[in-house]
Amino acid sequence: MINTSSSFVPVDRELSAWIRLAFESAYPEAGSVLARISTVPTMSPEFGDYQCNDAMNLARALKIKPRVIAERLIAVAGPHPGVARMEIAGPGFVNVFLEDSWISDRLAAMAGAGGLGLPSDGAGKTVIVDYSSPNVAKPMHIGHIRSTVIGNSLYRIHSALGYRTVSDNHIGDWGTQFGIIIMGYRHFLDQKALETSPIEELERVYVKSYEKSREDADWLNECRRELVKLQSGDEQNVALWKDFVALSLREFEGIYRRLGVSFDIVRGESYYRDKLAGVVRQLEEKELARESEGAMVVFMEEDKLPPCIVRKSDGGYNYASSDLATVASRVDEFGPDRIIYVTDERQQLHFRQIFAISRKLGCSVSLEHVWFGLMRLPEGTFSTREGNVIKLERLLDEAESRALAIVTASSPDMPEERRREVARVVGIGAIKYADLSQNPQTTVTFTWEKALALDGNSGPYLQYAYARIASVRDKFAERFPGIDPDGFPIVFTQQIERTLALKLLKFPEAVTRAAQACKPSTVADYLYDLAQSYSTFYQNVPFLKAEDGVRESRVRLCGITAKVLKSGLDLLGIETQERI
RNA sequence: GCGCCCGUGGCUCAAUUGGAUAGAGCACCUGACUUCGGAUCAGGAUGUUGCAGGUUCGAGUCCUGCCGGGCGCGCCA
Repeated sequence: MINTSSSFVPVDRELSAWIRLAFESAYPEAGSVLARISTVPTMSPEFGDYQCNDAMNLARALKIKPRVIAERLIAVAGPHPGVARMEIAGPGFVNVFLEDSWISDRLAAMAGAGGLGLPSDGAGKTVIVDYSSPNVAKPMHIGHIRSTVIGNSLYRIHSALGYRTVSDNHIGDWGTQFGIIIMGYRHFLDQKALETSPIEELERVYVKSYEKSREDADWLNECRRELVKLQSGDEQNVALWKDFVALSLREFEGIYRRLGVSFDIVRGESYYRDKLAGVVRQLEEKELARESEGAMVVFMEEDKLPPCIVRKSDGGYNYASSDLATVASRVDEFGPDRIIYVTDERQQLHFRQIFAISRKLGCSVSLEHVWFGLMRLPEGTFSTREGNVIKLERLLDEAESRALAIVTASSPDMPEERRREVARVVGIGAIKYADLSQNPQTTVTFTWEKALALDGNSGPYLQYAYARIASVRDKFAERFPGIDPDGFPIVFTQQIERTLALKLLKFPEAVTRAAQACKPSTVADYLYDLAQSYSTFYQNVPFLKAEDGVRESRVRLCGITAKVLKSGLDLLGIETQERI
C-alpha cells in the first residue's frame, strides 16, 4: 500500500468524491446539485459506517423514485477498495459498509501523516482573527473569557488547516472614557493603591468620576474638554493615557500568559486614529454619508438597517468610523481573504452596519462576525457599578486551587512542584473546556460549579484519558522492551476496536466542520466522544495481557488516540500532561 | 413598536445545517474480576423538542401565528 503522508485524504471526502462520481455518470443531467452530493456518518452501525442521502434529494429534481436512483447508483459505482458492500434502506438511504482492512490502513496513514491528516483547505489564504479586545483601565472579568478562548481556538483551528493566520487584539484604548478617567485620576487617585493594584485603582477612579459626571454637568464638561485635549495631542494627557495603556497591557499580559494566549499584533483603536477623517471623507465623496442633525450619517434603508453615525455632531469620531478604518487598514496591509470578529452578541447590529458599509466602499473580503451570548450571573447581569464583577484572575486562581486539592488527594506522592503544574493545566483546561464545549450562541449563566467541572463532559476527563494512555505506553515499554507497536498491523478482534478506529478517522472531519461553522465546540464534542470510546476500550479490553500481535495492535490504537487527543486539545488551547 | 437570537428529561448542554429509534453530562439507584491509573467503566430510570398550524418521502432543524426569555435599535464601545 502506498500511504505517504501527502496522499492522505479524509475518509468522508474520499467516499463523497467516489459516490459523487457514480452519481455523475448515472445522472449527468442533474447538473449543479451534483456538487453537493456527499456521504455522512451513520447514527447506528446497523446502517453501515457512512450513508448517502442524496438519492432522495435528487428524486424531486429528476422526477424519479429515490430507490430507483439508489439502485442505479450502486450498479454504476466502480469498486472502491474501502467499501465492503452497500445497501438500500428505507425511502432511499444508501448505506456504505467499510472494509476492516481499509479502515486500519487509512488509520495508519492518518497517524503517519503530518498534521494527522488535516487537509490544507486554507493554503494560500489569509485570515485575520480579531478577539479578546478588552478595554484599557478596566480589569478583565469573566465576560472576557469567551471571546479570548473562542477566538484563540478559531485561530489555532485555522492555522492547523493551513491558513496564514493573524491574530489581533483590538484593545479599547481610544474611547470617550478617557476624559472621565483623566478627571478621576487627577482628583481621586490613591497613589498607594495605584502601586499595589493599578488597574483596580484606575477602575475605581473611573467609576467615581463617571458617577459624578452623571449628576454634575460642569464635571461632565471638564471630562469632555480633557478628552478633546487628549485627542488633539496635549502632552500631559497623552502621557497619562500612555501610562494607562501600559499598565493595562501589563496586567492583560499576565492573564494571557496563564491562558496560553498570545497575539501576532496588538493594535488598539488608537492605532487607527489618524485614518478616521479619511474614511469619513471617502464616505462623503461617494455620497454614502450625509449630514443629519449635525452628525455625519450613513443611511442604509436599502440594507434594511438603521442609520449609522460615523462622525458625531461635535466633530469627534466614534466606534463605527474606527472599525471602518480598521477594516481598510487591515485589507491594505495583510490582503486577507477573511476577517473574523469574535465579540458578544450586543455588537451584531454594529458589525452588520460596518460590513455593509465596507462593501459599499469596495471591500470584497469575507467579513464574519462570530458572536456569543452574554455571561450572566444567577442573580442577573453583572456590571462594574453593581460591584458584582468576578475578575478573571480570581476565576483562574479558584480553578487552580480546586484542581490542586484533587491532585493532592489522588496523587499524594507527587512532588509539590509537579502537583502545582498539574493543577494549573487541569484547572485552566477545565475553564477553557467549559466555554468551548458548548454552542457559543447561548446566554451563559455563570456558576462556579459549571465553570470548574472536573468530571463527566469536562476538560479534565480528556486530560485524564490522555494521561492513562501515557501510562499504558510506559508499562508496555517496560514489559516489552525494544518492541515498536507501530510496526504491527492494526487488527479488530472486538467491536470496540473498530468503533474507536473509525472515530479516530473522523478527526479531520470534526476540525474542518468546526472551521466552516466557526464553532470550536464541534472539536470539543468530537474529542469527548472519542475519549468516551477510548475509555470503554480501555476499561473492557486487556492490552498488556492480550496475545502477541493483538497486544501491539491495541497499544498502537492507544498511541494514535493519544496523538489525536493531544492535537485536538491543542486546537482548543488546552494543555495535556503525561501524569495528572 | 421594529430587528437579531434562544426555548430539547429535575438541572446544564449535543444533535454533522432537512435524514432513520432525539444523544451526553450532572444529580439519583445498582454493580465492576488476583489486568494496564476508580478524575474511570457497565447497567437502570427520566422526553408531546414552549404552544398551534403549514411545507414533504422525512421537521428539534424550514415557513406563519402566538407564549416566555435575552440582546439591540443616531451622537458609548
